Amino acid sequence: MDIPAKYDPSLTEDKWYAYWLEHKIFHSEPDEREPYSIVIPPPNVTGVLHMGHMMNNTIQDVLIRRARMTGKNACWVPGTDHASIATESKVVARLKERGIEKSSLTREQFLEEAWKWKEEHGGIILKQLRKLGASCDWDRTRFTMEPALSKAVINTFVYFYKKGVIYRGVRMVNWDPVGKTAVSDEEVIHKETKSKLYYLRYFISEEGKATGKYIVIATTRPETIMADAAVCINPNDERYHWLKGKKILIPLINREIPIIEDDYVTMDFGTGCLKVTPAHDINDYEIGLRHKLPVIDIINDDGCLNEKAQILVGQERFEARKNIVKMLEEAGNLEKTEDYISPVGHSERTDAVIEPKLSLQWFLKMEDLAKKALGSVEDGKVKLIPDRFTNTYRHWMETVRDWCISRQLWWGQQIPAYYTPDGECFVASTKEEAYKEALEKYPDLKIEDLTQDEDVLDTWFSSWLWPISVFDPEKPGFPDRESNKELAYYFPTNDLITAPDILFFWVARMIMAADEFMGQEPFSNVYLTGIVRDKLGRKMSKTLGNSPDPLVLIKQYGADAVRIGMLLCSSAGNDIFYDESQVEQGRNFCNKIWNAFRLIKGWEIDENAKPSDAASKAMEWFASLLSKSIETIADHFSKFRISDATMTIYKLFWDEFCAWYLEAVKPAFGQKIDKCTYEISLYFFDSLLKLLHPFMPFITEELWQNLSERKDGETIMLQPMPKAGEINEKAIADFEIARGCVVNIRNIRQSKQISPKQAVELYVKKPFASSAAPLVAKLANVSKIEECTEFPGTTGVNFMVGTTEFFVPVQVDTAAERVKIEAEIKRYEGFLAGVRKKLSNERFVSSAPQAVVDLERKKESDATEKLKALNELLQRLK
RNA sequence: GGGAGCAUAGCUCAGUUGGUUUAGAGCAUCUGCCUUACAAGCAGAGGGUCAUAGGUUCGACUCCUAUUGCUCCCACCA
Repeated sequence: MDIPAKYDPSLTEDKWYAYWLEHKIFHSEPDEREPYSIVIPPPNVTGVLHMGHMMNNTIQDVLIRRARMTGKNACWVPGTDHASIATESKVVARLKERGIEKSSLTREQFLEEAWKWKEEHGGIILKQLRKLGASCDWDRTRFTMEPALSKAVINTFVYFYKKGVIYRGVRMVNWDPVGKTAVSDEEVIHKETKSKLYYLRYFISEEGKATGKYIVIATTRPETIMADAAVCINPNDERYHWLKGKKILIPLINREIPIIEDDYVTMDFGTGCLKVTPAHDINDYEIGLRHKLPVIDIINDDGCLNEKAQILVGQERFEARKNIVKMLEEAGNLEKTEDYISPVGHSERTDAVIEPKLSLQWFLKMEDLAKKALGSVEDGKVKLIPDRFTNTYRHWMETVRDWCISRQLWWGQQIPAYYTPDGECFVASTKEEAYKEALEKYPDLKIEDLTQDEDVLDTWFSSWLWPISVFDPEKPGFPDRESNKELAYYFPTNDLITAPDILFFWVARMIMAADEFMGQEPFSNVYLTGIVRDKLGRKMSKTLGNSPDPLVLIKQYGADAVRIGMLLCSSAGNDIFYDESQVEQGRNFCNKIWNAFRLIKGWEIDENAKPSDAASKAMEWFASLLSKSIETIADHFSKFRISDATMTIYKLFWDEFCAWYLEAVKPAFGQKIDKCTYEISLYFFDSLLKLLHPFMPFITEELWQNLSERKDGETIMLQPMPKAGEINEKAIADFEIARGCVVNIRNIRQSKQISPKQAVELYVKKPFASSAAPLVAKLANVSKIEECTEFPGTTGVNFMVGTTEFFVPVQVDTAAERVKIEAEIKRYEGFLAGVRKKLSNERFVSSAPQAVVDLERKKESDATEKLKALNELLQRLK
């Protein structure tokens, strides 16, 4: 045999992936079989593979490969997301490196640059997925900004607009001054930030002149005082009653503003006086609306102060804050400062401090959509796994606000709203259609007079159509099951595997879109993976530099090892603490499989020999254990307990198949193996490979191909998953007894001492006389075993190794044993009383399901028997 | 501030409507072994008052109450 003792993934992985591609194994199209489809959560087109993707896509691949092997028509749609903000900011940064400002380019020039970037970097992440072994149907690769999908987005916008749920309005939005765009509420992350609370003196005005009297107002944002529109007090605050009707001067610029009263102000925070700055604070804006205050916007899109501020014009907001504090201090307006920790909103994409800003944006009304989407989850039509996310989901759906869908960017689907010169808006899928509509009202209008809205749509406004649009390039935005076979067959998809942080951004909205356009849920199960963290519990991120490069890992350990490493430690919804030792474990497992194969392949066959007793016993046992494990694995999968399923097969292969089965059947050194045992062993190995395949596709293909002669194009990927056969519980129980014995004998041989506990076990199990004896002899490497007939204390265990006879005297502390047994008897008596009480309860017997009652009956009889046995044992000890 | 969840071995987690296990697994640790498939291995071993305090029960890791600590979500008091 010249198979190396170490498995080398670099010799197999690329080879088999190319083989699968060549034979179009991933390809899917509708047929008579039951469909099983997954759409990939499209990664950012400019992204690179990180550990989160690895996790996520490994699970998807496991599910899709398993589905393929259980006879389903498996379809995994890959693709990428155009990711407006993320991509645009990358392109802007790259231009800047070349000394080009975005503002110096036209929209067309910029988009050209962006597409160039996309062509260069767009495919990287998908290529990386192949390294992982992802069995996506690459022919179906989609991009959220490709023509058909963009068209779907535009049509969807027009659809909702005509329906009256899209509107345009001036609202306070979350402004990202770095990305220079509005972001949705969900894209704002609040972080506890150290800041200062500045106590400022505002002097009372009389006919526009400052008097000596002043009030003190606390603020964290002194740079916005120039935008103040009023000072607000609580109407019930007696301290400030004297202020009513008075006017106040804004420090430094001495503009006069009124005192107003509003319940919003809490009396015991700060000084009880609140400066109202409608343009720069969401709450102030609402107070402003109630009191009809003017809105003075002093901050530009880039976060710098403008002329309306009168002072510090052109300065960036944080710089302005520093400077104005100095000025206030010099002017005698600063009373004191206090350290203060407050939550400050940051942009998810650029990490810039969010500026609340008034602007004209497009919104989608969410109320009705959210209600239905909540229903889908509450009715169980969409199951969240783990289901504790249902609570958070509900909460979000009940408090959802209208969705700001416009973004002040260029990379994305431009909003199909067209304006006439006097500002009237026509919404239609194309400029021509909008023009046609506009002509009815403005017969003299020329098409050149129409200008399209500058903004693009939020990326999520395209990804919420993903599970529909990927199957429907024909009638984008107006899906039609009747005419579209693909959509009719693969939609709705089965499972969605994604991270919980986009449950609302994406998952909820996909449910809404699918309900609206398909009248159906887009998937039945949403498996939420955890966030991959490092050993210290930090989220893996590029900026922290704590994320290993998955491709380097794959190169070092092999894709199968990385997959196993991830799967073993990932239970749904729990964060994953990544540690390289997990991948090492995966690699070691690969090697174990490899060496088991080496052993089996190395056997020489004796055509005439019959299986030994030990081998027969082992085969009987393993056949049952295999069936049992197949059932267990199926059960784990049905509950999305992927890591349990992984562990089940891991232990089955390593702890049972290698450690016990192979040891039991393996011929002595230099001996041949009988044909029957050989073939059955081969069959077991083949079954195990198939069970392992979804988890570790490459090594299983390699070994399966080498297990017997295969034709070109054959692959383990398309083999039927082994089905559970009959389970012989007695064979399993017998083997367990033998195993217990072997362990005991090994212990005796190692220590020449036996503990009372072990002696009792040996005695009670009485295995040596049973049919398991040959097995025990084989596995314990013992040639003769004698039953120990007397209770320990007087005798010992007798066995032979080779020709040497061993006798191990056993001493048992009978008094201690008695105490133990008595305690156990007491426990059983209590237990039995409880069970009997339950069974005598009429209500329990009549209302509980039959299976539960039967279980109780079984418990009763089992316990009765056990009690009897224990009592007998106690008698013998006396 | 409101809501949800978690707390089990050094680490990561199981524990299936309270019982048949003296609370399990994997990894890590320790002790022996280079035994002809595998040292990326084999054979063993140690390690937990199941966060704390009460309660219900014949019996609680499991149910109830309170406390402590952590996580997440929502809201944001200037």
